[in-house]
Parts: sequence; structure tokens; C-alpha cells
Amino acid sequence: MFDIKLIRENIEAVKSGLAAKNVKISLEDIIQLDQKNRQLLMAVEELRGQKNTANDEISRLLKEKKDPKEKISSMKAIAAGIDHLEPQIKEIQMRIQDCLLGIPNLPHASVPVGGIEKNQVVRSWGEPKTFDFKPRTHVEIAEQLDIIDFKRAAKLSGSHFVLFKRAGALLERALINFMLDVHTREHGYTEVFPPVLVNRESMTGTGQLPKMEADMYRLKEEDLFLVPTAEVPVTNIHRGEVLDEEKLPICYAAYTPCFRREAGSYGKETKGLVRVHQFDKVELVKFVRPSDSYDELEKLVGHAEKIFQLLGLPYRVLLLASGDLSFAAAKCYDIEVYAAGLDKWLECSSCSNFEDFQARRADIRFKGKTTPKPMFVHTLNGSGVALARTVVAILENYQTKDGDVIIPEVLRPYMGGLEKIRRS
RNA sequence: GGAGAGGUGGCAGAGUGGUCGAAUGCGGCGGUCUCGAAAACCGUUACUCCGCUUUGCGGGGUCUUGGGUUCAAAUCCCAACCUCUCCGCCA
Repeated sequence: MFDIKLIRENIEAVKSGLAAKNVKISLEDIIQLDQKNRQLLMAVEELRGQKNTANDEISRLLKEKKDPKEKISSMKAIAAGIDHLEPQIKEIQMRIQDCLLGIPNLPHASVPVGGIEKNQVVRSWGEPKTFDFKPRTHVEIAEQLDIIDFKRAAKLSGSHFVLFKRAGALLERALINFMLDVHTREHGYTEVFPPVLVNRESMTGTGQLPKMEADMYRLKEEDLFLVPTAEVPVTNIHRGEVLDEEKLPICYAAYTPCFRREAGSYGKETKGLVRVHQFDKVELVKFVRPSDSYDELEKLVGHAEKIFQLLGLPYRVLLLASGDLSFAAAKCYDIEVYAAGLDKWLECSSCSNFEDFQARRADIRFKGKTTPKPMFVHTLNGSGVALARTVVAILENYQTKDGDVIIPEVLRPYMGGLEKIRRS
């Protein structure tokens, strides 16, 4: 969310940023509302001041045992004026708030301007794997090995749900533990295990609401939402708090399942694990000093990349162009992993700096030596990493001619020493 | 699900209608003392909005939130949310 002052004072910069993000929002309304708001505010504050003065006089008269009647009646008149203005102000402020909540974050200066075609591959690691046979897709592999049961998953919950079985279930569990271990032991993150149902305030704090309510699973009775990513509960851990500067950066790693309705996205990549309603993910979330946030973003991407390196999966890192940025992001790197069976690069991680956009919405500030006054932190998050698609890459890249799947070495200790998933 | 208690500053905790942004204690910060430290003592210590002649000044708001009563609300009434205790149910 924006500071209304920023819009007021830098309207041209905000406009060009929004244009780069390819968002068409008129700022004229909000500017007008803001002016009207301040005008009414001045009027009502003047009256309130009069009221306070009159109130003090009434107190004094009473103490002196004098008759306050005259003052009381004049105060009634003042109060009536206030009562007239207050609803108008409230109404205007609500409209301003609604406008502000609907404005996306602006791209950072280092972000290429343009649509998806302007995304830049900033580096890559490993070579897309080649085979001396036609590589199968993960769907074929998983069905042959009997480690994923899509049909029964559909019976249980509908299409685009997954039932892992046997070594498939074990692989999922192994990956979660492996990733958490790497991030907590080697990258210094603090492990948390948050609720996967969160309230409306939390969803608004990170920016999923109000814009993307249709994409979320919602419990009507309680008005709770299934988290689309651990970013939501973990970032909201510090909602409404003033953090001690010396504790920064605060870095959390969290595993949660993630739930997405994927409304309207059917038709693309409909088969298999690429787009599902529930998947597992380890998420990394950071709360940092504003001056550090872009360095922290680079580190964050590195931490996510490390997972793919350890798993031996070839990937490339994309710097997203302004038009491809999500609502809340100022800068974002996607990591795409090559999947040999589909012969596609799959987005398996997304690492973003939100600057103070989420912090402002969620009211997360810090103070300390460099800022005696509380200041908004910068928040970042990145998948470290998303499992369903990473499983696709593992199955497709580690398949053998016989239809077996070799387990990446780093996962073997997590799988009771299993080296290969075989047909049984 | 039933019954009760309660939500006040970083924390603890007073405050039952006007003099309360709020006693007191702890913590934090600055100082005195000291070679240094501890202790003791002194001082200081919330956030936010608006305006202006903008390192300052003036004013408004904030005691969970939202309504209401009143000339006047931290204080009274109603509702919501949250927390705690007991009972029931339960992995």
C-alpha cells in the first residue's frame, strides 16, 4: 500500500511506475478525495479544539461552583457541527483506503520495463539434460511406478489434486525435511510452522486481498482463508509490531501446504503436477532494514538456487520485467527448472522484494539506533522451494531408460538410503 | 458447545464521568559517582494525523475495535473480536 503523501507529492513518478506495471488506475479520484479529506479535517479539528476549550471552561466553572449553563449550550452547538462533519470524513477516508489498497506496488529502477518478453535470464546453472531415449513425462513415470494416483485424488477431492503413494509420498516428505535443514542449518533461517488458515487481516496485510479473493479458498462460516503460500502467515507474524532494529534481519523458513483455486486457469498444463490446487512448499521470509533489502534479495535467490544445485537440477534465473511483476512486488526473480519429459522450464521459485509495501499494509516497523522513530521494514520472500514442480523435475530428469528414477544423493539420507525408485 | 473473568504505554499494573496521554514499578536512554563496572541517586522515555513562518511551533486523534448515552467517556450502555479459567467434547 502507498503512503497517500507519496502520491500527493510524487504523482508523476507513481503514474509512470503504474504504467510500467501495465496497470490502469486513475489517480485523479484519490487526489481529489485526499484534498477534500484534508479540507474537512481542518474544519472538524478547529471545532474540536473549540469544544475542548469550552469543556475546560465548564470544568472550571463547576469547580468554582458557578453556573455553566451558557457554556453548555454553546458546546452543544459546536458538537452539532462536529456531528455533521464526522460522517463525511469517515466516508471519504474509507474511499481513500479502498483506493490505496487497490494500487499495486511500483517496480524498482533496476527492473526492465515491459511485458513478459522483457524478462531477462540473468544466469543459468547446469545444462538441460539429454537422453538416449525419449524421456517420459512425470505423469507417465509416476503412474508406472505407482507413486502418484491422480485418479483416486480426483475421487477424493476433484481434479488437480494429488495423492502421493509409497516412494512418492516418501520423496515429498524427504524434500520438505531436506529443504528445511539446508535453510535452517546452512542459511541461518529460523524455522516456524504456522497455521494454514488465516484471517482476512492477514490476507490483506500481504496483499492477496482485496484483489485476489477469487483465487483463495475461503471458509465461509469463520471467514478464514486457506493460505496460498506460507508468505501470508509468516509475514503476518509481525503484523502491528515495532521490531527492535538489532534483531534485523529476521529470517524465517516455513513449510506449509499451499492452496490455490487457480480460478480461470484451466486449459493450460492441465495434466499432472504442474498446476494443482494443493502443493507443498518451503517458504523463506525476511524482515530487513530498508537499506539492506536489495542485498538481501540477492542472498535470498542464492538460497533458493542452492536447493536446485544440491538436487542437481538445471535451472535459470529470470529477472521479471515490470509488467510481469505480482501485485505487491517491486522486484522479483523467478527460478525456472528444466523438466526433460515436458521439455519445459518450470517456475519452481519466485523471490521478491516488496520493499515497504506489505509492511505498510501490515504495519510492521522497526526502531533502533539509526531510527529513533519507528520506520517501516522491508519484507521479502521466496520459495525455497515449491515442491510439486520440483518433483516433476526430479522425476523427469532422473529417469532411466527402464522407467526407474534415481534419487538425488542429498535426498537418500532422508529416504532410508533409497537410491532408486523401481517398478515393483 | 455451556458458565465466568478480563482486554490500559516495550512489559507489569493503578485509574468508576470533567483537573487523564494516563499514577507507580520494571525495562530503555542520558547523566552524577567510579580507573572501570555494579549499586545508589537525578533526569528522560508512546504513536499518529493536519496546519504553519517546518532542525521549531500550534492543533486534532488514539486506553482492543465499532456503535450509543452525555455539555463532557479509559471510566456508563450495546455489539464484535481476542485472551484467560472452569465444565463438556475431542486428535
